[in-house]
Amino acid sequence: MQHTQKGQLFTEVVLEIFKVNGLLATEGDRLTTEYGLSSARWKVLGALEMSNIPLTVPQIARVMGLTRQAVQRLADAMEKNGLLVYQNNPHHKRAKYVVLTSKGKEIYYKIGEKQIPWANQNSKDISVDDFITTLSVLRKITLLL
Amino acid sequence: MQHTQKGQLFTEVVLEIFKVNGLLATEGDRLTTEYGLSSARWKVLGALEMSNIPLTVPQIARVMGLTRQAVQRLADAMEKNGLLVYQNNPHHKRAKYVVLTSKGKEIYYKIGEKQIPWANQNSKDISVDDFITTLSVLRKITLLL
DNA sequence: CCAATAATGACAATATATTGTCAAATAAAT
DNA sequence: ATTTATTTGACAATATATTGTCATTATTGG
Repeated sequence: MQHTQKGQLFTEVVLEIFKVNGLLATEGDRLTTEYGLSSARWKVLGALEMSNIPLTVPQIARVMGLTRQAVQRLADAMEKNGLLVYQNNPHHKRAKYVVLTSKGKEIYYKIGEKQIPWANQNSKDISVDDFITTLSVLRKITLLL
Repeated sequence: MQHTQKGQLFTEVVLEIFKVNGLLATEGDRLTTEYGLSSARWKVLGALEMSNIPLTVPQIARVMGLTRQAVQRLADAMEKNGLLVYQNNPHHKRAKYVVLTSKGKEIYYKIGEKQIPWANQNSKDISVDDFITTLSVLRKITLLL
């Protein structure tokens, strides 16, 4: 069996995603290490900060594309560091709400002060249309998996 | 400081890459587990199979966007499994060539028999142009990092 | 309501990947 | 040529993430 043209392009996109993921994680570590964080933990902060409603560990995992166990481990570590707390969830005895502390919010804000200029700078040579197309393709792929 | 429009889109693309990376790795594990492999080890096979010239461990790492230590670990494990061998490199006493064995090639071929129809199927609802745009954006991001 | 199914937290084992260090080999600079 | 810087392999420590299992809680179907 042979790749179709689109199958070939899909595969190339997949390989490039693998590659850029590693490079971005390293860059994220670099942006966050000053505050004792990492890419992984920073993404948890982001998921909580972005959400309008309080989230449980499995809900964060679904947003991030990780397993609930991976997020549980990160969240437990971040609770120890005082970045978040578990709050009673009236709708569920076991699945507590994960809530940012003021320390968690403050650190997320400070990382933003480094991440925002980084993102603004790195996006300069790519057009809005190309970003929108890329986002749409990545989201279509997400839905397939 | 605020995100520019493109900075905001860039950040959304980055988050979607993180998410789809995890989902794709899981899918890659599913495709390869039948042959005792994983996404990570399959990618090493692919890097070797795709290259015209023999590669060393650090060269594979650069292609994959990983550290040389990560690839060294994978390659050592795969050597034990008989998927590849280290060959003397006349140009370098320490950095040996990593070469696929016939077993390694055979398994790569068999995984292709599952991956190719999977890629062909999953790429159906995305246009060639959109794939090309996405690939170009991902490669531009790679070059920034 | 009740039985079957799914989701969740806790825990453990394993795989993946980065960071750091050191000595040896290579490449670059002068 | 000789010094200097970089690359590489080996090894260890740590962080990240998946898979698997079990008991408990929630949800769904009847």
